[in-house]
Amino acid sequence: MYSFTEENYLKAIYKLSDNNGSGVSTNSIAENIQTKAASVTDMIKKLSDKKLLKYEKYKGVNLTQKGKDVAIQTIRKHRIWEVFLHEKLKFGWEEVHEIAEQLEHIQSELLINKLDEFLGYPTHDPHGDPIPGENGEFHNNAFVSLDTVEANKKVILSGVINHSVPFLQHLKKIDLTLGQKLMVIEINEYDRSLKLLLNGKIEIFISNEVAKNILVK
Amino acid sequence: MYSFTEENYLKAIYKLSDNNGSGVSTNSIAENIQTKAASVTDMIKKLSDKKLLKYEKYKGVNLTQKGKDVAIQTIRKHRIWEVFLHEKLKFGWEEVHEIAEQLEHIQSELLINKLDEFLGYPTHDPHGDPIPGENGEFHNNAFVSLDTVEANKKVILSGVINHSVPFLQHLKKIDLTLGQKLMVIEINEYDRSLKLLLNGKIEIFISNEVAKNILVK
DNA sequence: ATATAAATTTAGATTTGTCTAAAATTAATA
DNA sequence: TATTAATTTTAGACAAATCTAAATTTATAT
Repeated sequence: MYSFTEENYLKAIYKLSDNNGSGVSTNSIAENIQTKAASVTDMIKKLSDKKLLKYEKYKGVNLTQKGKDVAIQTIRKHRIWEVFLHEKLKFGWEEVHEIAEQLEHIQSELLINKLDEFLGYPTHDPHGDPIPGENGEFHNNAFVSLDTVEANKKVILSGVINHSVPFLQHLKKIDLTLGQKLMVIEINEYDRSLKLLLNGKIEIFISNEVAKNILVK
Repeated sequence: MYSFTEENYLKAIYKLSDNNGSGVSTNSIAENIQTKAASVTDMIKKLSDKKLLKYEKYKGVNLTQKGKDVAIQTIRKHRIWEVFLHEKLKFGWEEVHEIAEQLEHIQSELLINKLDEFLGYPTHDPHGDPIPGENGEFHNNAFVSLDTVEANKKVILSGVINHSVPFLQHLKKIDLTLGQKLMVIEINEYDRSLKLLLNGKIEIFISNEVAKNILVK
């Protein structure tokens, strides 16, 4: 239906949309998608012709409902594939994104729905991001970042804000993976670094920078 | 490494190679790949430049070892994905080919090897075609077509020659699927149609045309 | 408010893969 | 063998997606 490239543009624009009314800028799309502004302008015109977004020269773009639908379905496919790669094929959470970038473009409604069923209808991907339903509905997370959690409260690591490979590798190395039970047992006033207790057993220290990028519930 | 299209050409040429020395013709490739002869000539030149095949004007083409390797790896990926779709996602054997045509182009050695492991290193796809190993080795089948089997000999349905969707649907409808135990209990001299016994219980009739396209061991 | 900077768009070119129509080559046939 | 038929290749064009460089518009700053 839509090309590989079109889907990537729509996904990028969807993610860059703050819903604050203002259009997504050409440059931000170019940066996100690793291409040049001139290429973005060309593609925007094409997507506008196809009624996937609204475009006013020099004013940026906004997805139409149709455009949002395509973006959300692509995100759904991406995240379901990530679950498969992680749960079934035992890829690390830092490895799944790249492969899912390819798999998300496989065209078959039936395939993704059968895969979803096979995986037991997962609600979140290996980074804690919610998986939209077949009709595009997002059940929102209500996770909080670890740096806002008070001391001595038991929480579960439920997601990350920073999705970069080095960050994910780091967390994995210090046993901070999705589902990990933990408690903040000390907050250093000076730099807001934290001492954590994992599984009620092991103590580790993390910087505020790391804590800010961890989501818990 | 190689594009979607390049892989499809190499796969087509590989399948059209009879190993009788003569080159694969432009027209046969065009027909196989659903394109025009002129397009084939263009692509052939490109693949020749990349040392994936040997090309002499008006004489057809032959894959180099490098070209064969790419073709075989693509076939390997295709067939492993077919097993996944059939075994894990419960797609019918008539449905798996089309989706595997897309999945076979996903680029990741690790992915296919992990998928292979996840599936328990299958040796055949859902149509009974052998799955080449990681190093491209083919263990050959030694299946025979059902129309050559003598009466009262127990055999197992192990593959098909005709891979068309209608044929596969027909077989499925009359309970002839991979692994089915059967015995030829009557061969009609007139039209060489057969009476079969399935699982030692049910009797069915099939035409010689159908029997010729079924492989057993 | 005007000059400069930043962002965006246009114009023209390129790459990949495709096509049609015409030319060239090979094969088939009388 | 000469002629027709079939196959294959070339030439030129096209669509998708990209790029560079130049032109235009919007934003920023003195």
